[in-house]
Amino acid sequence: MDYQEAKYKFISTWGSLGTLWGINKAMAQIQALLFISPKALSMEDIMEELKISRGNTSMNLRQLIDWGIVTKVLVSGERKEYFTTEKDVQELARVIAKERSRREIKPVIKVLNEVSSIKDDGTSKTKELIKQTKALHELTENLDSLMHKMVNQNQNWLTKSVFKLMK
Amino acid sequence: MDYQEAKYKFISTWGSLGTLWGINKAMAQIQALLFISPKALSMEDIMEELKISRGNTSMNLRQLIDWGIVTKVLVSGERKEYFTTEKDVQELARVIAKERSRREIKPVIKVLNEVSSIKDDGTSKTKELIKQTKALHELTENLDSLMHKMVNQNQNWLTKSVFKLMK
DNA sequence: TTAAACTTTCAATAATTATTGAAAGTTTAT
DNA sequence: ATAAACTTTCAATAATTATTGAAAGTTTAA
Repeated sequence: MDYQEAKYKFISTWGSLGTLWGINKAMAQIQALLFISPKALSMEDIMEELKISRGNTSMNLRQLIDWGIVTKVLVSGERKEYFTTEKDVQELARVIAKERSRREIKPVIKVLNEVSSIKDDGTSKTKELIKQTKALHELTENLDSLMHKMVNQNQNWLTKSVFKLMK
Repeated sequence: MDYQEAKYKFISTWGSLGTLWGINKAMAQIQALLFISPKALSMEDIMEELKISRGNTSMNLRQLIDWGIVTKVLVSGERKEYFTTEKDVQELARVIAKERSRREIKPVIKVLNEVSSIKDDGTSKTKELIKQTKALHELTENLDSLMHKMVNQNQNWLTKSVFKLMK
């Protein structure tokens, strides 16, 4: 496998994995491209590499910036904007975890809490609803806090987490 | 909030969260409905409650069965099939984690391994590709194994994991 | 100022994904 | 064997989501 093939394979695989962390294909592919690029890229560069339109590139870059994963860099003497992504995988994971929690998990926890707090009218269906959503609420909150704990430990959270859990 | 409203809210919230664990809306909603139902439901029941077609119900039920989350139950004296879902949230989380790992994470790990193993031709772009995909490979493998460790400990994996990580 | 160089916006369109419903298939009771 | 009761399949269609591209907007240099 040569460089071009490897690059293509990585970008498309990472792109389709986008769903796993809740972003769309183009967004994931732009991030992937920046991630393996030794230097910052311009919008032109990205459009060309990924064969996507200017509009698409612009919109998805903005989203990546909103996520805090991509930053603009100013190249002196150049008018156009250049972009880089966070290069440290652990920091990347940390940012993604934080954002997903904020955007998706936290709102769900809120709903589960509301739903599981309805008045028990004594019927079996109400009892079941309360019981099950309570359990789900607890689980979701625990997983969310576990994730935060792992990720906020320090630079070596993963190694430490693996180690602790093996004991 | 009364029972009906709570039920509706739970089903639609859980349904839209489907993306988070990689399944579609109808599938997640069927699972949600079964999850809060005190007794097994027939296809008819599900169609009616969720206002979806017979075909859709059938297909998504099958997928849920494939995932190992839903099972057919035979009600004696009844001809039609009834369905229930796994009611224990921790077991549910365990099944989902295992399936997502198998279906999505493992294949990605494989690709990352291949891509990061290309021959270093000395150019900076090849070096960067190798370095970054290697880091990602390591991270992904670690997260995957961490997840398995947590989930395979025992019934109380979550509590234990939270506890261990607090130390 | 002005105009060139660049970026953003957004309505139109394309691509993808989910859903329907009716025909075909299966099972069970008689 | 037959037919009623039920489930599955899948081509057609609908709904959703992503993408384009050109016009509008912005910034900078002279």
